[in-house]
Amino acid sequence: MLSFENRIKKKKDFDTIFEKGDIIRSKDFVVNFLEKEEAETRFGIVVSKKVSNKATERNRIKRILRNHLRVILPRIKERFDIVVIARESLIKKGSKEMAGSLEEILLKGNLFK
RNA sequence: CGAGGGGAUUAGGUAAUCGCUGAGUGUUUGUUUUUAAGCACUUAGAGGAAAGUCCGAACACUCCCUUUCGCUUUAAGUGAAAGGUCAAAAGAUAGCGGGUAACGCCCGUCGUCUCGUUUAUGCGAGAUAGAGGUGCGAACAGAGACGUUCUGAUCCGAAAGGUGAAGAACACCCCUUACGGGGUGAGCCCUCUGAGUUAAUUAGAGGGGUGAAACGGCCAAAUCCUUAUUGAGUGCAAGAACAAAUUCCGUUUAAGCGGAAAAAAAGUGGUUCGCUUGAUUUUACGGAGUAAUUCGUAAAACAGAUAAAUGAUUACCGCCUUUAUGCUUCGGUAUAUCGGUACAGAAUUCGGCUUAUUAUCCCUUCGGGCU
RNA sequence: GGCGUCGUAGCCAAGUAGCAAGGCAUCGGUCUGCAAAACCGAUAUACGUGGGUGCAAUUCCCACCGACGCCU
Repeated sequence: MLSFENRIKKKKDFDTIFEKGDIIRSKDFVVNFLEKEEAETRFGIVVSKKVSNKATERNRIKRILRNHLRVILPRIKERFDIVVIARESLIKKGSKEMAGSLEEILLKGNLFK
């Protein structure tokens, strides 16, 4: 779990990121991100019912992604809000595959230091 | 051995590292204090279905009605509190009795059903209150066609009869060429007695009318309806409190600042409460009851998030399974190895129902094999 | 989380206790030099799934499955 300051919580924040931020896509993820003034990097995770109808499966994906983001966090550039949206292909993947795919897309977005 | 149904219990374990949410203690910083934020330590942290949201209740608000009290005023209106006896509206439920906070749930009990037999896990108010409906096409009489007749089609037969949910009141006997007529019984209704919980119902006895088109079968789970019972609706995103924004006022060129006038505006973003210990659950002993259930005593247990905690990684063990090898009393067993280890995630809280599903045991039905 | 609505052929869509309309699409024909349009004709595993009531269910009742909407 990410600590308190590193989460995006308000619907408003999500909306502004979707509206003004940049977007990158891969097979497994869609990532929206936006540069801002506060120093803390913040993450939001979205797993919709399109991915799976079962709450357990959606929660599993969210927990694994949270854990990987927590590990990656120190290497990410500061002053960014990042929203990670899961796509349907993730449902079949294990934890390690997800981690690889996640690193790949963040690299593509040039978000590492 | 295989498949199905019912019941009971169970829902993998240990260690290490990195994290999350709640509670408690300590400490640091800010603050007059309350307290807020950070850090450290301790401790707690999903289910039998948490699911579907199909019923029921608690709780909250709204409406209706009743009673009491107050105000204006004598005709009513209005406010508050308590309650759901009565009324309206809208549904819901349905053999009978019991359990429960309540239920459409549970227990007991009665009746009853499929080609036949046996049965429950299935079914259950009223068709003798009434309207209405009741099978391709056409027609006559008729109050009325599901029924009669005709015709074609996808009924058989000369008829009796069969078939069919229903063929026009069931069975037997007598008279008659036939139409038809008579008798006895069953069925239906009423009364009494025994059994049963003063029950549903059932056994027996007695009596009554009924021989029919002015009639009869089926349908209330197609529809209206009748009887009995039950106030209705919305749901914790209910609802309550505090309150940036905004509106208004003052000052001011404006920005901005201050205020809500003695008291008293509004309520969006948001914060707090509601919120988790309660008709609670489990165990033991004793009492009541056929049982569901219930009473008493003792002990133990119990998550509270809000873009939403209960996780990730690694190692080992357990269980199931594939393959190989060794041993074997041929039932198995040991080692290595591939794979698997279900269904599924609290969101106001409980009681049910339904559906999904792992392992073990017990009972039972059906099918096959052997003795 | 709570509440509600709807599933009929490849698509749209009516209907209701008694043989399930219609349109688009598809196929064939007429017309044309060829097409389009128009006209004529034809085809089908169509009532989401499973139980129940009933002589008979797409329709009534119950349970599942799927799609969509509202409350912030």
